[in-house]
Order: sequence, then structure tokens, then C-alpha cells
Amino acid sequence: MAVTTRERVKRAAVKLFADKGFHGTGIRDLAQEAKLSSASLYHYMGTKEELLAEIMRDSLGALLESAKQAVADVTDPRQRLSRLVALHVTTHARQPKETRVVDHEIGVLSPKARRTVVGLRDEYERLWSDAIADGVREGVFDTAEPTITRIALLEMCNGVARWYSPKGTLGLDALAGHYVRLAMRALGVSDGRHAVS
Amino acid sequence: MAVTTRERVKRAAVKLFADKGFHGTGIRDLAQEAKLSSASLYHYMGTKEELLAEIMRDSLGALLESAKQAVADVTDPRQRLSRLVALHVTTHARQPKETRVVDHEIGVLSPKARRTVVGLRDEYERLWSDAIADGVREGVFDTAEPTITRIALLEMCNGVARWYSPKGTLGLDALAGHYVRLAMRALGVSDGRHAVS
Amino acid sequence: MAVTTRERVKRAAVKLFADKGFHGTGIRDLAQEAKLSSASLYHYMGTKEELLAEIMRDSLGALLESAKQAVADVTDPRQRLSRLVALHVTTHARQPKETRVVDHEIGVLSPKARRTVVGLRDEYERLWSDAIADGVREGVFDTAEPTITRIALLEMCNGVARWYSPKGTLGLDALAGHYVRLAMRALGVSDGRHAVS
Amino acid sequence: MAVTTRERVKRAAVKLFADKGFHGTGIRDLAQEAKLSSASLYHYMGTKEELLAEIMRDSLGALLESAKQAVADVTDPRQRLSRLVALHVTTHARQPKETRVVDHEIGVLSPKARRTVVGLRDEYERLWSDAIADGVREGVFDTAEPTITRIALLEMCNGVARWYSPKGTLGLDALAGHYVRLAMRALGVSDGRHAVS
DNA sequence: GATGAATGAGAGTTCATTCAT
DNA sequence: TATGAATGAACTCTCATTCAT
Repeated sequence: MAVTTRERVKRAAVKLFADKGFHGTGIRDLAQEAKLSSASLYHYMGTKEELLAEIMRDSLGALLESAKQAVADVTDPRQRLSRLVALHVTTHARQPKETRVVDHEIGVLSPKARRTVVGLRDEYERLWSDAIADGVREGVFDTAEPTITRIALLEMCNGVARWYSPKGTLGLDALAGHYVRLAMRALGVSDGRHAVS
Repeated sequence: MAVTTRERVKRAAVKLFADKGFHGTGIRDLAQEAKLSSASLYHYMGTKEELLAEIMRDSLGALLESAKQAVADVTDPRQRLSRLVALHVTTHARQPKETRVVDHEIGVLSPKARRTVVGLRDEYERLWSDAIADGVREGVFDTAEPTITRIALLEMCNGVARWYSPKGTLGLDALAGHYVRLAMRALGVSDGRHAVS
Repeated sequence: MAVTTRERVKRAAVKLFADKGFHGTGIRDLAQEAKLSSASLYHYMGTKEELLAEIMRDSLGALLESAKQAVADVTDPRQRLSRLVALHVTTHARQPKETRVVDHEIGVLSPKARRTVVGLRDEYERLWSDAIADGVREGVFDTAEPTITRIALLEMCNGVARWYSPKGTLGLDALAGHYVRLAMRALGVSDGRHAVS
Repeated sequence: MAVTTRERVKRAAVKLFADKGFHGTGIRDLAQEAKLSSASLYHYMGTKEELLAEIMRDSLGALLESAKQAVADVTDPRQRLSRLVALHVTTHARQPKETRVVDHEIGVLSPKARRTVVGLRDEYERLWSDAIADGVREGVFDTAEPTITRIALLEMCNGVARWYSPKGTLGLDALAGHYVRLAMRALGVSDGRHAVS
């Protein structure tokens, strides 16, 4: 199935924004990577910043949808958080460039675009907050600072995008399993009491 | 005690590089922040990139020295790692801008400068690796993937620089304590068996 | 009666060239105004500059023809000049955009196209010159500098295209009458001695 | 006396804006004319549009001041208008480029800058309106449409900037005298009753 | 007849850096 | 020590125009 030029432009942008940063990436770099002239780029995008915003919305939006589905109808907070961790980690491992862009370049966006992206991020993080809060209320999680713990776990998982390589010995499942275990332990859950599925 | 102009330039750079990124910060921004003309800046720095490299070396170098001292003569791996976590967290909480620059802008450096900075970082992370490895060998830590665990914990702690505010209710000690507990749990150490000092 | 696409393009050009100037008008502006894609435009025009030249030739050519007819077989120089003034003023009032383009954008044309347009303009102005010269010779006009006077009167009349609105209280006939009177007076003709028809 | 670089930039702009129009003049043209690199231009100006606005304000402002002085303490409306015409004509003859820029490029300005320039122009034209209105009231001027007459006379005089050359046979005084006579006649004043001084 | 795609050239503007004073 | 002046290179983005479909 053919890839549209528009898609090629986006992928080029994701790659370069992730590797060199938004401000470190020039329009000509983008054009070269997408195999287009710099003038032609503008048939497929608005401004460079709009392109960035779109990439972020796409990436975060997709993660949010997957996360919602992953926790729908799951009642056990341990299972809910485990699934969120697993999804987060595998997403960051599979799409490290997209996620790095989302994590690093929010500050570049105009106030308006930023609001949208931050809105998506907040909605996503609320799934984590809810799972943790429910777990604490039900007594299956043990943490004195649920908010900080959530942030700490999120940052811990974000890191995957910066180092994981599919060429290494560790498969995606093993990777996700490891992070789930770390998270559960951090919340005071004994090993073996938090199967994902 | 007077602050040298040179120091003022560095602080300006740290602030702006942290807030807007290296590529997002112009020489004129720097000059304005340091209350100098852009030409005068060059009396106190080499190129913009050299300034960045220096900031990174300073920051990482100081952290490395502190870390070495913190673990010198400490034999218990739990105590060593706890101290490393506490130091890391408090450093990131106290100097969020410096640490953010170190964490985000390594890719900007020229190969030569990068080598130095990466060298420092590796030396620092080795303190963590050693503590974890020792703990595993001695049976006080439980983790199937020591390397990944180290990275995960480091990333978790790095995050502090992105959100901690001294104006909040949480003091530095409590903050550090919380992260130490998360780390110990992640390594399978039961609460209460890892006092820092 | 249907308007050809070609005519629509010209009208769009006249409007935009008059309002924003030739250089201030982009091909895309033109396309939007003519409700065509910018590529389609080129089915109905040569280059942008050729379009401008054509507009000018059309407008000036029509004025020249009307002027020739208006003074044909009229012997009294006062009547001839009066008719020229009236025609000039009503034309500028009715087609302010065309005339503004002609008056403002001559400098944009290539030498070749300019020569043609300037030729038309010269031929037109010669009708004025002749009428004034004849009037002076016959002693019905009084002016020490016929050439300057001609230019002054022409400029005076050109201005109509910049301010006249048909929505105001002044009708076209009254407008023309007023300018005829100004011109006649400037040439030393007493009021009432210069009926147009 | 040396001419400042800033002044050189302005003169270059006046020349090119007058000859090729604002949109027809590139920053690189400007730089070449001012014998500067295009980057250096920006030490002496804000944006290209701000440069235009400044030129217009300077030119119109100077004309307005001169005009105010010219009519101060003059009671006879004929004399006042004669002086205004003479000043206007000599100014347009001496500084044809400045005045052409003012007359042609107002539409290019941003709303804010336009407001200022139009304000100056209105204030200037009011001097004409007042003189004409006073003359009509006192019975020394005869015109059915004072407003239109004013506009017509202004446009007539503006034209001078488009054709007058100091190299021709006509001196400035004779030029001004001729236009004053045309204006007076247009207002129904018999020759010889309107000495300028 | 109509247009999406494409582009080299150029637009205005800012970049990091140097240097004479 | 301090800076105004200067610039080549680069920036993001738009230009008028062509062409395959």
C-alpha cells in the first residue's frame, strides 16, 4: 500500500524533530528527508509549527484512545495500572521518535496549540491518577504521595523511548513486564499479584 | 559577595537553554538576559556551543564529585544507592535548569565535546551500576534486569527537575525520602531496611 | 448574458491591481478572486505582466476611441476640450479601477509593452494638446504654458478615480460639468461660454 | 557635513520606493542602493514597512509644518491659498520622490501606521479647506463645490512630482506662479488679484 | 478545460560571530 | 572592558510559473 506524500512529510518531521529538536531542524532538512523541494513541502503542511502540533496531537490522541480501551471494564486497579504501564512502555518502545517529540517539544507550541496538547496529556494522565487513587482507596496500593508517585512512574516509563532498541535481547513483552513489576513494587504490591490480563 | 560577569552569563545561559532550548535561544536573548551587548558576551565565553558544553561539564562534574563523596566508605549497597538517589533527587530539585540542560541538549554538542560529557555521565552512572550490582550479588536487591532497572530509576529521578517546586508543601528531605523508598521497593527491599545515613 | 471566464479573470485582475498594486497582488490572490485554481488561470492569460499590459491597452484604447469620436467634427476648441474633460472625468468615475491601474502601474511594464501603452497615452493626450493649442491660436484660451496647463488639467481629472463614489449626492453629469468649468476657467474662459454639446 | 548611514538608508528607500514602488523594491535592492549588506540594513531600520511609514511621516510632517507657517497671520484667503499652492508645488518639484511615495503607497501601511499618516494628511488638507471656505464666505472665491474643488486642485498640484525637472526651462518660481494662477482662476479670481506675498 | 503537484528563485528577516574603536 | 557596526549564511515562507493527468 502506497504511503501518501503527506505521510512521508510527517514521518520525516517526526524523525528529525526527535533527533535534532524542533528548532534544530530546518525546513530544508525536512525537505531533504522527505525527498521534496522545500517549496513543495508547503503543499503538505501549514507552517512548521502546525506540523509539529499535528504530530503531537496524532501521537497523544492515539495513545489516549488505546489507553481508554485498555482499561475499559477493568475493575481491579492493579490490573488497570499494569495495563497502562504496559501500553505506555510498548508505545514508547515502538514509537520512540513520536513520543520523544511529544515529551520534549511542548514548550515550542503556541499557547493555543499547547492548550490542546496539554489537554490531551492531562486526560491521559488522569487514567493513571484514577487507577492509583482507586488502588489506594481499596488498600491494594501503598503510597504516601500518589501524585508524585504517578509522575515518577510516568517519567520512568517515558525513558524507554530514549534507549530501547528492538535489536537488543529484550522483547517487547519482557520489557513491558519488567516495567510493570517495577511499578507494582513501587506501589507496594508483592510480586505475582498483578497479572496484566 | 559580588557575582562575576562571567557567572552572570552562565546563569543567563542556563536559564534560557533550560526554558527555550539551545537552538531556541539566540545570542541576543542571552545578551539581554545577562544585561550585556551581544558583542560583549564574547569576552566571557567562546562560542555558544562551548558555553553549553561548559555548563554541562560543570553541572555533571559537580554531581559526580558529590556522588563519589556520598558513597565513599559506604559498604552496604542499599545505603549507597539510597544516598545516590537522594543526592540525585535533591540536586535535580535544587538546580532544575542545569539538570534539564544536561538531560536535553547532549545531542547538540560536537562529537568531541559530547565525548567528554558522556564520559562524565558514564562515570556517574557507574556508581549506580556498581551499587546495584553489589546489592544483587549480596542478595539484598532483587531484579532480573539490573541495567534496565538502573536506567528506569535514573529517568524516574530525572523527572524531578521538570516539576518540583520549592514553593510546594513537600520539603527536599521528604521528596528525597519518597524517591528513595520508590527505588528500594523497585529493587525488592522492604520498607524500613534502607536508611540513608 | 454570460460573462466569459476570460473576462472574469480580467476583472479580478483590475480589481486587485487597483487595490493592492501589481506587485502587491499575487497569482493566488488573482485565482481566488476569479474563482479558479492558480494553474487554471494560465489558460486565460499569458504571464501576469501580459495581463497587466492587456488591461492597460484595453482601457486606454477604449478611452482613446471614445475621445476621437467625441471631438470628431467639432471645431470650437472650447467645445472640444470640454468634451474631452467630460469624457475623461466620467470614464474615471465609472471605471476608477481600470484608470487607476493605467495611471499607477506603467512603470512595471517591460520596455516593449510600455512603448505601446505610452504610445496610446500620447495619442490620447495629443487630442488635449491640439484642442488647447487651437484655442490659444484662436484666442479663446489664455495660458502662458499650454503644455503644463494640459498636464495640470489631466492630473486634476485623473484624481476623480481616487475619490468619486456613485453613492454620493453628485451625479455624473454634475461632476463632469464641475470639472469642465474648472478647466475652462483655468484657461481663461468666462463661465457660460463653453457648453459641452 | 557627513551624512549618517541611517540617512543614506532612508534616501535609498525614498528613491527606490518612488521608482519601483514599495512592493517592487526588495530588501536587497535597498541594501545595494545604500551600499550595505542586507543584514546591516537592519541596524538602521525596523521592518521595511516601518521604514516606509517613517518616510511618509517625515515628509508629510515637514510639509504640514511649512504650510502652517506659510499661512500663519495671513488673513486674505486668496493669499493663504496662493501660498499653500506655491508651497505644495515647490515641495513636489523639489522632493518629487518623497511626495510620490506619500501619494502612492498609503495603501500599503498597516492600519495603525496608516491612521497616523492619514491624520497628518487630513490636518494638512484642512488648511486648504479652511482657506477655500473662508474665501467662499467672504465672496472672493466662487465655487459650487468647495470640497471637490479642493481635491481637484490638490491632485492637479500633486502631478508636479511626476513630471517636473529642474533641468527644464521653467524655474521653481515660474512653476509655482503658474499653478497659483490656475488655482485662482479655477476659484473665479481674476488674474492679478492674488499676489503671493 | 481544469487542477494538484512541483519547483527554482527570491521574499523579508534573523542568525552567530568578528572587529575597530 | 565594552559595544556599535558589520556581514555571509541561514532562516521560514511565498513567488510566478510549468506540466502531467
